[in-house]
Amino acid sequence: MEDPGGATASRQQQGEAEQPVRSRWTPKPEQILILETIFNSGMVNPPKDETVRIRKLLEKFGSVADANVFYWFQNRRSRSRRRQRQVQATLSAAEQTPRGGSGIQYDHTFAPNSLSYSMVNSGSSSSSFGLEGNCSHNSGCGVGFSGYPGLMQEFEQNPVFCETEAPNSQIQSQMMTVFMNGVATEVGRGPLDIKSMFGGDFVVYHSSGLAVEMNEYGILLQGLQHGESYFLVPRLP
Amino acid sequence: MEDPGGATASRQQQGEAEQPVRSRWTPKPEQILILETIFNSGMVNPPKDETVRIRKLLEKFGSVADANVFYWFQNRRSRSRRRQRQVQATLSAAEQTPRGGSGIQYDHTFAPNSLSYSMVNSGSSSSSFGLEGNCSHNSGCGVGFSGYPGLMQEFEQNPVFCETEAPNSQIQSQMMTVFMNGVATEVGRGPLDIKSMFGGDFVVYHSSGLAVEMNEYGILLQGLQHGESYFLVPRLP
DNA sequence: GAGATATGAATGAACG
DNA sequence: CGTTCATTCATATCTC
Repeated sequence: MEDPGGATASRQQQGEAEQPVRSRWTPKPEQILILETIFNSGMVNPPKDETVRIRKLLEKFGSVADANVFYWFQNRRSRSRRRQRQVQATLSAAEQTPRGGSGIQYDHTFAPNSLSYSMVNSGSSSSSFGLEGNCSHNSGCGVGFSGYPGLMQEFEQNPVFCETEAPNSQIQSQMMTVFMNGVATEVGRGPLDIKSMFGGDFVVYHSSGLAVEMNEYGILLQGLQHGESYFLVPRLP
Repeated sequence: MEDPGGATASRQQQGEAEQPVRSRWTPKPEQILILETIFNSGMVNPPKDETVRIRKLLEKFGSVADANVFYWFQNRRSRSRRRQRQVQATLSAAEQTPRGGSGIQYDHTFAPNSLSYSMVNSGSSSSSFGLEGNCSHNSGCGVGFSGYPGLMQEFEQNPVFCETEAPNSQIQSQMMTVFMNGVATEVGRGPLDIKSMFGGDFVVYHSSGLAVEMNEYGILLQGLQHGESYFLVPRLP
């Protein structure tokens, strides 16, 4: 699947006045959450039929086309990959220059994921939208959230990411305490090898419900936040 | 023939300030026009020798490699086919939900072709580039535009596509007036079966010189624009 | 409201 | 040929 038509088709039926101008799809915070959750649950490249399923899901929160979903995943994959490369490069460069003058560049876009901002700004009206059960008002229904772990969670707490971003851009190697599934755990700052630490493939969620981005080797590249609560959820097979 | 070498080889020797290095070929508007015209004239999969011919044509407007031409046609075919499928799917889905809430998705990318934007932006300097006759300044000449109907046209008028896009995303079924080869003609909005209407295989050109995309059944999927002028040109045998 | 950033869309290149 | 990746274009959004 590559360049599905109907990309810019979705007309904004925003709650606001329809601008006559054609514009691109602007996903709602709820839609982004769903997409992020699916992506972080391991389905990074949904096949066509799954894309349709996802689109139908998203349509509960606003007009979307299959193509939008396709592009979203394509861009998400691409940019995630690029970020990882960038991190690796940065880390490598860091070794080359153990403690240079101008220091290492820490890209602020490496926040847990790009959702946090939207979540904060999204009007919290009708938060905790009751996902799951009620698809009573849809003909071609049957599109529950089943199959996407994490989608049933509530997301009412304020995300603590981003704004409390690492105050220092240097790579620190001290230890800090976080709560993993409720258990206080000492972890080092910086990239964490979740796969090795817990012996398996897991998705790491912050207590806000937002997944922490992880690379293909099961490593959390931007690390965790001291004192925060995280949850390990087995990754889809 | 699949992975012709020397694809990224063509370095731009643009007439303008040379950008540092651009890895991939960026076809000039004139080149796109030529390619689109050839494609829409029915030659959607040129054999190797024809590809070479085309490349020589394009080289009048900038550095190109055979591979670029090959890839262009391959992508063009692929994406054209995909768009058609998507349109069909959308139309089918529309029948399932005659008048739902969120309405049907109409893709603006189905404008006559993706050139319109480039054409507008392309400096009109030396427009109506004298195609055809003068191959006086080329050694391995003999590559006229003969054989590609529509390539001799002038293309100085402003394209009226895109910006005057269908203001409403719904499929309308009223009639409208267009000029076909100078003759005022009433046609319905929406897909037009050119083959049936005119009893033969034709390529439909907008007066700007841009061909209107047509599927393999001779149907214009995105319809025409009220009041505009179009020309029917017999398709290559 | 201009510049910087984030991200949806498009497309050349390439893979399987 | 269908699919995927890398890069680029265009625009929505945020920031100051």
